[in-house]
Amino acid sequence: MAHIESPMRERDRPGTRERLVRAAARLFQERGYGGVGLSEILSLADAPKGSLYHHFPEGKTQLARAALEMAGDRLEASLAQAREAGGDAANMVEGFAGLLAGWLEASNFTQGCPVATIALEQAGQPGELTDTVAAIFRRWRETLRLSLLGDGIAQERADALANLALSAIEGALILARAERNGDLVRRAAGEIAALIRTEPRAQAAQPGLS
Amino acid sequence: MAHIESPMRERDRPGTRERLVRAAARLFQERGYGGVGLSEILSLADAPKGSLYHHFPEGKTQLARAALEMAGDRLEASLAQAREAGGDAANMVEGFAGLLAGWLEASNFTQGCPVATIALEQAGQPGELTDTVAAIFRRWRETLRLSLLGDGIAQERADALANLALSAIEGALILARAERNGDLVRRAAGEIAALIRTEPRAQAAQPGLS
DNA sequence: TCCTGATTAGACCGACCGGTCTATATAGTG
DNA sequence: CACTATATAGACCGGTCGGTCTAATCAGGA
Repeated sequence: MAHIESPMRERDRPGTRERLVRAAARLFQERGYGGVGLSEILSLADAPKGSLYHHFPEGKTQLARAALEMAGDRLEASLAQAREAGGDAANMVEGFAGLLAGWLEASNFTQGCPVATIALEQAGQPGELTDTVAAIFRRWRETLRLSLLGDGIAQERADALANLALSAIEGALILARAERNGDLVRRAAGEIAALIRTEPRAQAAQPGLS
Repeated sequence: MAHIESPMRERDRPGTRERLVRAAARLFQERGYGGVGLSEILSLADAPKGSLYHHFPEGKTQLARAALEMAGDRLEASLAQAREAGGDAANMVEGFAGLLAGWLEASNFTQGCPVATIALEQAGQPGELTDTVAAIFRRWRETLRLSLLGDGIAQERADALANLALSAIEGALILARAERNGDLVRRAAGEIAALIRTEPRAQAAQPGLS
C-alpha cells in the first residue's frame, strides 16, 4: 500500500490528485462549474482522464467538492490570519476584504470568490455541491461571529453583523468583478468595519494595550 | 412592415419573442447562462429554433442580453416602487429586500438575483454580456444613491451607502440561496436600513410629517 | 527477480451543445 | 385574389460534453 502521497513529491511538482484539485479550483473560480469542461481541467493539470477517474471515481462533482473544500479552508485560514494581523474584528474585515480585492485585481478580475459562482449555479438543485457550499458559508460566518464575540459584542449583534459582513463582501465581489473595480470591495468592507467599531461591547477579550 | 407586435397579442399569450425572453430570463436566473441549453429555453417558451434565430440573429448571447435587460428594468421598477411605498431610502432597502426574499422563498430558493449568476460566470471574459451586467448594476446603485441623496444624505455618504446596500443585498441573496433561508436577506437589509437611519442628513426632501 | 496493485494514458461512447439551413405557413397589402 | 415580407418549423451540422473502458506503465515488497 503505497498511496499516502501527501509528504512532498519526489521532484517538487505536487501529486496528480493535488494538481487536479488546484486546476479545478482555479477554473471553477473563474468561470463556474458548468462553464469549465473536464478537458480544460485536465490540460491545466497536465493529467490524463484516467487519473481523474482514478482519484475521483464520482467524476466532476467529486472533484468540484474537493476544490470547494480546499478553497473554503484556504479562505478560512486567511480570515483567521487577518484577525491575528488586525487584532480585532473590524480590522479583520478590512484586511480580509483588502486581500480579496488585491487578488481580484491581480487576476485582472477573473478570480472572485471561489464559492459564490458554484453556489449560484447549483442553488436549489438537488446536487451534492449545494450542501458543501452551504457548509463553507456557514463556517466563514461562524468564524466572523466568533471574532465579533471575542471583541465583546453581544450574541445577537455578533450574529447579525457576521451575516452582514459576509453578505457585503460577497456582494461587493460580484459588483467589483462586473465593474472591474476592486475598490468597491474595500469601500464596502470599510463601511462594515466602521459599523463594527461603533458597536457597543462588554469587554475586550484580547490582552495588550486597551 | 408589420412587426411592431408590442400592443397586446391577439389571444392572451404573449408573442414568441416575449415568451423566449421570459423563458430565458427565468432559466438563466435559476441556473446561469452556461447551465441552460437552448433546447430547454425553446421548450419552455414553446417555440422552434427557427423563431429564436429569427428574433435573435446573434443567438444565445443576444437572447441573454435581452433577458438581462428585462430583468434589470423589472427590478429597477421594483426598487422605485419600494421607495414610493416606504417613503425613504431606509424603508426602500428593507422593502426591496423583503420582496426579493419573498420571491426567493416562493420559488423554493431557485430564483435569486437574475443578474448575479451571469455576472459571475461571465466576469473577466471579453463577452458582451459583461458590459450589460455592469450597466445594470450601475443603474441599480445609482437609483439607490439618488434615493439617499433625496433624503438629504451627503454625496460621499450616499455613494458609499448605495454601494454597501447593493453589495449586502446581492451577497445575502447568495447566502440565502445556499442555506435556503430567506431571512438572511431580510436581516442584512435590516442592518443596512438601521445604518441609513442613523446617518446625519441635511434636510428631508419629501413633504409630509417631519 | 517476479509479482501485484496503484496509477497513467488516451481511445472511444452516446448525448447534447449552439448554430445553420431549407421549407412551410401566416398575415398584411396591392 | 396574388404577392411579399414575416415568422414558424425542425432536420441537420460539427464540436464538445461527462463518463467508461482497456492497455500500458510504474513502484514496491516478497
